[in-house]
Amino acid sequence: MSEMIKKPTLHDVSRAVGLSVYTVSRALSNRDGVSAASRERVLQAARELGYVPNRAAQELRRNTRSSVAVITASTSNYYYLDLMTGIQRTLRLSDRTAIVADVAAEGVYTRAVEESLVNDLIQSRTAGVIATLTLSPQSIQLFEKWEIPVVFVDSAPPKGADRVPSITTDNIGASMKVGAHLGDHGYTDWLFLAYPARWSTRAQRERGLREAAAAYGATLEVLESENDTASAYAALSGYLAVPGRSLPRVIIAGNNPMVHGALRVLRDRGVTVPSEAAIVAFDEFPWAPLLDPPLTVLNEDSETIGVLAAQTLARIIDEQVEAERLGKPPTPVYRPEYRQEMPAELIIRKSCGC
Amino acid sequence: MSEMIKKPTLHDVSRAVGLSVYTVSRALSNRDGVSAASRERVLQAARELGYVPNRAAQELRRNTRSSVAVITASTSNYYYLDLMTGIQRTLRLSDRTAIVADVAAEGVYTRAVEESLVNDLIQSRTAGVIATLTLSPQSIQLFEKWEIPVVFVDSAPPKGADRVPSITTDNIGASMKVGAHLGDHGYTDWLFLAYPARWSTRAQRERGLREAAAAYGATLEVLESENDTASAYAALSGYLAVPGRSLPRVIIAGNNPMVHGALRVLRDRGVTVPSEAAIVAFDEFPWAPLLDPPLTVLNEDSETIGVLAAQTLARIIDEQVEAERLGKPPTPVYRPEYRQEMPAELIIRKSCGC
DNA sequence: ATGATCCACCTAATCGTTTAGGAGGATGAT
DNA sequence: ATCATCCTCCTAAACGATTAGGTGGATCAT
Repeated sequence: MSEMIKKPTLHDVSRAVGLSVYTVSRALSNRDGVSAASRERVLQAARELGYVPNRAAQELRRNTRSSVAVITASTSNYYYLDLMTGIQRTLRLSDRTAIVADVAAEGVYTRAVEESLVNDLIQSRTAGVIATLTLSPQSIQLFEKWEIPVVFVDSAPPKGADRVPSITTDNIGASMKVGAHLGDHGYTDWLFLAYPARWSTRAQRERGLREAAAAYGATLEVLESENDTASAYAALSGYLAVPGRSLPRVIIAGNNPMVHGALRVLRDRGVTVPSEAAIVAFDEFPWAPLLDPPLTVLNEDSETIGVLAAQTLARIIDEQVEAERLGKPPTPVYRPEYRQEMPAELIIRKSCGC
Repeated sequence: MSEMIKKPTLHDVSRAVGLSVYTVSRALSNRDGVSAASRERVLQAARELGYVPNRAAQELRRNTRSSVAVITASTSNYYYLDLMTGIQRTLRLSDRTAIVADVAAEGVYTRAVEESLVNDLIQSRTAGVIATLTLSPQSIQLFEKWEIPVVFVDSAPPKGADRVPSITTDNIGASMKVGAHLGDHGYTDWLFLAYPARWSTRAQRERGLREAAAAYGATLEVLESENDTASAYAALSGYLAVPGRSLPRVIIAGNNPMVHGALRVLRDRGVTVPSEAAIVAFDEFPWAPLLDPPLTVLNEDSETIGVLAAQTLARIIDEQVEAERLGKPPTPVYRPEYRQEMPAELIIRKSCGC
C-alpha cells in the first residue's frame, strides 16, 4: 500500500501523481502556475503518502532559515521565562521559532563555551540572535560577517558595536527608586549583593544605588558573587562570617538567584526579616508574594521586553530578506530607533520593613 | 583581503588552497587520504577565510541530524528545569544538542498545536524526541514512519505504543508515601488538587492516594484544574465558595502550578497553614523551604530522570545509525530494559503539620 | 622490466528541494 | 491564417556539502 512508503520525498509524490517535481513543489507551496485540478491531485497524493518536506533541503536551496536563537545564561532566573513567553508569542506571528542556547549550561560561563556556541549558531545559519548578556566583540564580528542580526535584551552591546539594537530596562532610574525607598525607611547601611559585571545591568544598578546612597547619606557596600544561588549563599555567608563585621541594615539582591541565596543565609543564621535586616530584590517572580515575609521587589516588564526584542529582530530580518530579493547586499541595517528603554516599578511588600 | 569574503563555502577554501573540495572536506573533517602538508594548508586557509560548514548541507548529504527535541508543556513547572539540566549534560557528551518544544506555549494544550509541532519536528528531521507528556497515538505513528525514536519521561506512552521506552518515577509508591504521612497525622478529609489526566502521572498519583485513603479510612476528594497557576486558583476558590462546603483538613497539590494556586487561595482567604488546613505537594522546587510555612514536598529526582532518558535515547539513535551503516533497515529498536522506574522521597517540612 | 601495492588526490554523482528558462497548446485579437 | 498572450507544465541547473570510483605516480619485490 502506497501509504506505507517510509520517508517519501517530493519525487515520490511526483511519481505518484504523474506530474513533475516542479509542479508538485508549486502546488504544495501554494504558488501559482498550477491548475486547480492538478493542485488538488497533488495535495491528495501528498496527504496519502504522508509527505513532509525536508527542511534541510529547503533551507539549503532557498538560503533562508526559520529559527532565531536566544542566547542566555542561567535559565533559573525567573525573568527569563517571561522573556521567552514574550519572544515566542511574537515570533509565532511571523512563523519563526525560537530556540534557546545556554552559554552557562555547565554551571559557569566561559569564553570557550561562548565561542563554540556562536560557531554552532553560524553552522546552523540562524536567522537572528537575541542575546540576554553582553557578548564578546569577536562574537559580534562573526555574526556580522555571516550577516546574522543581533538584538540585545536587558544588556548592552559590547564596545565597538554601538549600532546593535538593545531593549533594556531603565536600570539606573529603577535602582534609584529602590534606593529612595530604602532611604525613606531611614536605613543608612546598605549591602548590594551583585552578580558579575558581565551582565551589563550590574553596572547600571550599582550606579543608581550609589547615587541614591549619596543623596540619602547612606553607605553602600558591594559584594560580588557568581550568578547562581549557591555562589550567592557562599559569598554572603563568607562576608558575614568575618569577625567584627556587623549585619547590614538592608540587603539589596541583584536578581533572582542572589535573593534566593541571601534568604537562605539569613534563615540559616536565624536573622529576622525585616526587623533585624531588611531585604529588597531586583526582578519579580511568582513566589515572591508567598515568601516569609513577602518580598519587596523591583518589577521589570520582561514579557514586554521580550515582545519588543522579537519585533525588532523580526523587522531587521524582514528588511534583510527584502534587500536580498532586490539584489542589494543583505547586511542587516540597524536604525537608532531600535534602541528602547522601558521603565520599571517597585512592588512594595513586607521584606523592606513596610 | 581574502579574510573579508562573506560566507565562504567549501568551494572558496578549495580555490584558495588549489586543492579539490574532496581533499578540503577530508582535511577539515580529519579523515585520512590527505597528506599532512596539504591538511595543514587547508586548515590554515579555512581559518583565514573564516570558513564555517553549512549544517543544512551537511545534514542533507549525510542524512544525519544532531539535535534532539524535548516536548514539554508548561515550562513554568520547576521540575522541568532540572530535567533539562540532566538531559543537556548527557547529550553534550555525544555531541548532540537539545531543543525544547512547548506544546502549550500559548497557555493551553490543544491537539492542533501538538500536530503542528510534530509536523515541525519531522520537517527538521529531528534525531530523536523526549516527551514529558503522553502524545497522541497518531503522533507516535508519525514518528515511527519517519524513524524518529521517542522516549517518554515522567509519562506513559499512549495506547498501542507499549514498546516505546519511558523513564518514570514510581508515582504510585510515591503518592502512597504521601498518603501514609497524612494518615499518620490523623487527617481524614483530603482534597487532591489535580492537573488533567493528559499527564499520565495524574492517574497514578490519584491511585496511590486512593489506596492510602482507604487504608487510613480517610475520604479523598479530587478537584481537577488546567495545568497552570491561574486555573488552579480559580478551581480551588470556586470549590471553596460553594455554600456549606467546609475547608478540607489537607490539600494535596498535584504539582508546582497547583500548589502555587492553592497557596494563593489560602492566603487570600486568610487560612492559616497548617493549623486550619495542611498542604503537601508533589515536586520539589527551590523556593519550597523559604515559603511560609516551609512546604512539605514529594521529591522526584528529575535530573537523574533526565540523564537516564537522554542516555536511553542516545543509545537507540546510535544503534539506529549503526544499523543504517550496515545496510539494515534503520527502524529504532526498543528493548524492554529501556523502561525504568525511579523511587521518590518525601521531604518533610512544616506545611503538613509536622 | 614487470606487476603489485599504496598514497594523495580528483571527477562527478548525490542528498531533497527551488526556480530560471523554456515548450506546447489553447484562446483570442487582427 | 497569423500572431500575440496566457496557462500549465517540464527540463535541468542550482544550493553546499559528502563520497564512490577512479587516476597517476611513487615505491618495492621479483
